[in-house]
Amino acid sequence: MNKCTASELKMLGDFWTLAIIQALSDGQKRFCELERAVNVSSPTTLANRLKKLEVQGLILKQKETVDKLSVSYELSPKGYGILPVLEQIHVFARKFLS
Amino acid sequence: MNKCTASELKMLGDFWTLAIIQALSDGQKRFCELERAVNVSSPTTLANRLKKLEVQGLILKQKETVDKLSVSYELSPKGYGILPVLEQIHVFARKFLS
DNA sequence: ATAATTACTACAGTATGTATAGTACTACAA
DNA sequence: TTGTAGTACTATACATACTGTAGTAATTAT
Repeated sequence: MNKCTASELKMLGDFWTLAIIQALSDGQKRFCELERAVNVSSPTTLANRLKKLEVQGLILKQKETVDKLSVSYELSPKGYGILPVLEQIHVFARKFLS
Repeated sequence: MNKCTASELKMLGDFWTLAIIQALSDGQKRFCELERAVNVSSPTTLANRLKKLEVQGLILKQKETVDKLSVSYELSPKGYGILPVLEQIHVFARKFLS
């Protein structure tokens, strides 16, 4: 089997990364929408993780011009690339965790 | 897209879980072999994680009768089920992280 | 004008992970 | 049989990350 490096596993093997990417899989969301979708325990964690994901290039942050208050987050092409991983996790879950 | 639950993501979205499962993908290993293979920062973490993986039913612990000192860890069928997830992570890494 | 919503930040407390050291046992050699 | 090395951990202190609550500044709705 081809092995993944530690840094690859650290990027993908991370609950918050997967949860946020999954929440954004059906389109862009705002901060408070993500809070509800991911059922986050504190906004601190969500804010930190969104920053990290942006730096990693997995999500894009957009201040909208129409509604000045609104900040939206959406998947980058790289972020979309993680969806097959989530799909495989779902396959595993259906097979072994149901 | 079919969504994964939080507990499913918590089980699979975990660096140590993925790293240990990957290390065991080519056969059983002993504690000290895993320490080297996973390049673990402390034996405390490895010991804790092996216990957790055993409880989750992802790995099997075996005290060998021949060599009394040796304790081996190997993947359970459920543990093998995670390999396709690792495969997808590798696909992602090759596409977006190279 | 007031209340509600949004997108956060601050802070204290808790949980988890890291690093180093040490223990108990076995194996093998001198 | 004494010493040396390896195995499989545990103990402990410290650092980092997460949690929960509260609060702020800027809109937007009533």
